[in-house]
Amino acid sequence: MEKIVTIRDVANAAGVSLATVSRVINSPQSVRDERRKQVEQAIKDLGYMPNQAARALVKRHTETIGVIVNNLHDPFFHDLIRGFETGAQQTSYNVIFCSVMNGDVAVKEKYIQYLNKGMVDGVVLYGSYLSDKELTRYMSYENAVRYLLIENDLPNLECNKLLIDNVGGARLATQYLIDHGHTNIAHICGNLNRRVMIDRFNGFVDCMHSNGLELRDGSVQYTMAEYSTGYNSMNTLLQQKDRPTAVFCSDDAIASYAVRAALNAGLRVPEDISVMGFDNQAILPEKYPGPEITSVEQPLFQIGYDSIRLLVDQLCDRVSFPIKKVYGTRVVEKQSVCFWRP
Amino acid sequence: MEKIVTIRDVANAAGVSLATVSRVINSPQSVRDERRKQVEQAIKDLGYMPNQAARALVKRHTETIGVIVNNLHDPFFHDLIRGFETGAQQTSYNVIFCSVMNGDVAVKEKYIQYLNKGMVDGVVLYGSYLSDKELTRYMSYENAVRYLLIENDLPNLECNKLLIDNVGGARLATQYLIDHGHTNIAHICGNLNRRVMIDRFNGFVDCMHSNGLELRDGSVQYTMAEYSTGYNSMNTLLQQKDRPTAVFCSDDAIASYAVRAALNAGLRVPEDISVMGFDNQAILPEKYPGPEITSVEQPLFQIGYDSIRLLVDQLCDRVSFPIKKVYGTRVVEKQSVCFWRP
DNA sequence: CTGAAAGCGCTTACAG
DNA sequence: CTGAAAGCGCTTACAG
Repeated sequence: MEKIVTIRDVANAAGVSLATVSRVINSPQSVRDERRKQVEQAIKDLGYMPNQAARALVKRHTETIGVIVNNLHDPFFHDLIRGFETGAQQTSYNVIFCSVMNGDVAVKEKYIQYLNKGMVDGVVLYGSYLSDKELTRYMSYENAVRYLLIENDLPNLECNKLLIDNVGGARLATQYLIDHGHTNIAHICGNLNRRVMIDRFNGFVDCMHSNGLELRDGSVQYTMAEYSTGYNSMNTLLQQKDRPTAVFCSDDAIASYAVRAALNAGLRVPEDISVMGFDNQAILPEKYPGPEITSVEQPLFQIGYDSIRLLVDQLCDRVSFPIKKVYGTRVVEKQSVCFWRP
Repeated sequence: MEKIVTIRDVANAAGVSLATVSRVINSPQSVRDERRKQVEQAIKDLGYMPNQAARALVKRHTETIGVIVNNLHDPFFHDLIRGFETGAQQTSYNVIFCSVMNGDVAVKEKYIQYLNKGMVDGVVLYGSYLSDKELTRYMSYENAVRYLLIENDLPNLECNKLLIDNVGGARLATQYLIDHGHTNIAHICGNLNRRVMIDRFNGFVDCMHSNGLELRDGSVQYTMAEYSTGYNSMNTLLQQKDRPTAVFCSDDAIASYAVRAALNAGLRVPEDISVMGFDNQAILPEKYPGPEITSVEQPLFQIGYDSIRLLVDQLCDRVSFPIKKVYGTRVVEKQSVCFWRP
């Protein structure tokens, strides 16, 4: 009952050879009109569709790109995904998305293995988890499939990379706080196993120092995997004798929890304490009750869009060397930071 | 330079036949220990990974499920996608997502064709666009790949379907308004080419009638593709002589625009006019400025989760007939509806 | 312009 | 337990 119609059935129905059927599908102009029409009719009558697996096997490419992302449902990805989709819309390549819940390396590897052999011609991988280092053996230019890494600058890896200037962005944020009269500034740093977090930390420190500001004891707090621990970090900061007047957080999700903590401690944000984030994320976790968070924006839409375009260009051989591109950031002023008036 | 290592290379390196290599991959216990280890070593040394396309071609299945959705970036899908991901996490099947921007039928068909032949064993398709009817020829039980439709009850199609009770949900919403003392209730209805919208309309009318309430002239307004036209629909309602005291909207996105219109007209929501939505969508478009919208919740997470599980069950032959399941809804009380006091 | 044939990389009865 | 061989459905030189 599961009748699978193959190219052979079409050939028989149309009274031609397999080769001819294949030609009307792949280069119609090379088949004489009359025969072509016969074959097209047979294809329609039988509802024939070429088997992708067989095709991929002989053609050595599939005209599809895979995108791997940590949690597809994470609102953080909203603009990035819109970028991927828009890029996809403008090529004839198929784009398929794979979601790796919580970034589990084993699952990520499973998907890479799945995609890497015969399923796609290229993959874009988002994220800068340290654990991704395990996966670099798939990504070399020796491999038949082209990789493009977003937000991940693994050293010694010759691979396409789209990065944002996290150090610069963190400097921008810190300078913004300093320009608003703050000198006692703390930092809540995210998961130390993600390169971005380290970079933002460095940008913060760097900017403080170049402004001649010293970091006080305990003025850098760490959260690990869970951004909601930003809540505890903020509480720790608030209990300090000389509590900071401003806090720069690694990302908006952490910042949103820092604000909650301040609010719950009876402080006003930003009047009593300013909080700054990073990412300019449109959607914050769990009904965020505070003021809109002043943040640093990264061009996620553009990055998503470019990643598909660049990969397609490479696959079409219009570009044959690895690309590395660093995107700038900018401060987006909202309501969580104000001038410090002692 | 693009050395592709095949099963043959492994066989040579290990000094065994192709068949033996294949066996250590597919049924290791059937190969004697010593040989198995040789082969495993060779696989590791050469970094061999089986080609999925070749494998799919002979095995006739790929252990993967495709999910097709209209706009992956749409916050509406947040919970649904979380459900898919969670379901995926619990099976060994690969799950890949395809996004069809704006639901373009041609693109949707392209993806279905792509998936349908050789790429996946099953596909779940979300959405109740009338235009999807074109695609039913792929979905019959005669086809080798199993389909599961969410929110789409195409008649005469024997296919797995997961539906929500839109009629019942709309009745619930309308009754909720009536229970709050409203009698002059209007309805703003969404895109008439989506079945859900028609169903919600019917639930509204039905509930009004069974409460002995007559629909007034012009009390049903229509928006088409763009939910932002809910803004105009609301304005039309407000200009009526005997303007409604409550408005039930087909979905929250529309409701959010209706609220904007009321607010801009100088009315208070809900004191001057109550607005009710549908979907209980966590994230509203474009910085929604109004009160939280009282709505009807559908169990999207559960539906996403169940869809993957059910499809996997079918593919494992644990279930061999089409499934149809209807999910209930419930009213979620928020701030956009209050008692009517003339 | 068209067909016969080889081959893509794998799996799986079939013998042994 | 192991190998030789056929075959999955397609594409593409190679002849004609």
